Amino acid sequence: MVKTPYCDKKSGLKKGTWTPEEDWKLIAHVNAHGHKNWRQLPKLAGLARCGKSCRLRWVNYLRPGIKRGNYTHEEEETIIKLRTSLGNRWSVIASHLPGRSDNEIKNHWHAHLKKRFQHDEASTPKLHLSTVESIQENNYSVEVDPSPFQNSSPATYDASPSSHHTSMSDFSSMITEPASASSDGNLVIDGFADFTEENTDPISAYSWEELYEISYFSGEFLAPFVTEPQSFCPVYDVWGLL
DNA sequence: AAATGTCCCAACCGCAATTCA
DNA sequence: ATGAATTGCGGTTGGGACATT
Repeated sequence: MVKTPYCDKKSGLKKGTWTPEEDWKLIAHVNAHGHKNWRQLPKLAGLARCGKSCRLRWVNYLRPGIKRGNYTHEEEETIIKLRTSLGNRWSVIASHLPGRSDNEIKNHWHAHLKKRFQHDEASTPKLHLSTVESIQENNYSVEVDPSPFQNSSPATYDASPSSHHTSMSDFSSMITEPASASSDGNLVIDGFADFTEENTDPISAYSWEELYEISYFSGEFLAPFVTEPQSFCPVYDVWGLL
């Protein structure tokens, strides 16, 4: 069977990091029309991206309720347990961690948890997995039992975010550019024209609450879709905790 | 201060599964 | 029933940020 490529490499579509303008276009379109057809979406939304790229961006970073960084101990233990039980079925694992995407969990596993898991395995000849073993393939309801890992010494559990760019506390310092304070105290971005290749700070660098206050969000651009921040801000709840 | 190495995240790619006509 | 179109998944990689020399 010959398939039409989901992403046509010869079409000259943009690749690489998403700009705030692209994010906003995608959010506005999905909020207004949903995402019934990812293939058609970029065209309808005015994005020079392939549908696959749009879907990935939405699922991993822009959809409502998504959480970023700062994994709790419980979340990490759940990932380790489920991965031991299910293997690299990241989408299934992600389904047990509300707000986490499979991609982010996969990255977190390779960056942090794999080492810790290997260390635990080395220090504990036979991992106690009674809870995990009780998980049935057709019933992913999981009761998280932290007991098998409670013996992990604090020294082996690295709860501190090792990467600055995903640390929530750091985002507040990242909003200084390109946003700036206007005379009335609101954050202002001069215009989409400013979001060039040289100025591609991802939208995740901003607080959604702050973005809502940016003139574009309260103006005509998203006015038809936005009534209050919580109605569409993907990580609003997280930012609200700051 | 500059060069080099390492880490880690965002995004891409290929392919399998599913849906649709 | 068939094949095209679309979606979803997991592996992989490019490149920026940070650490080390």
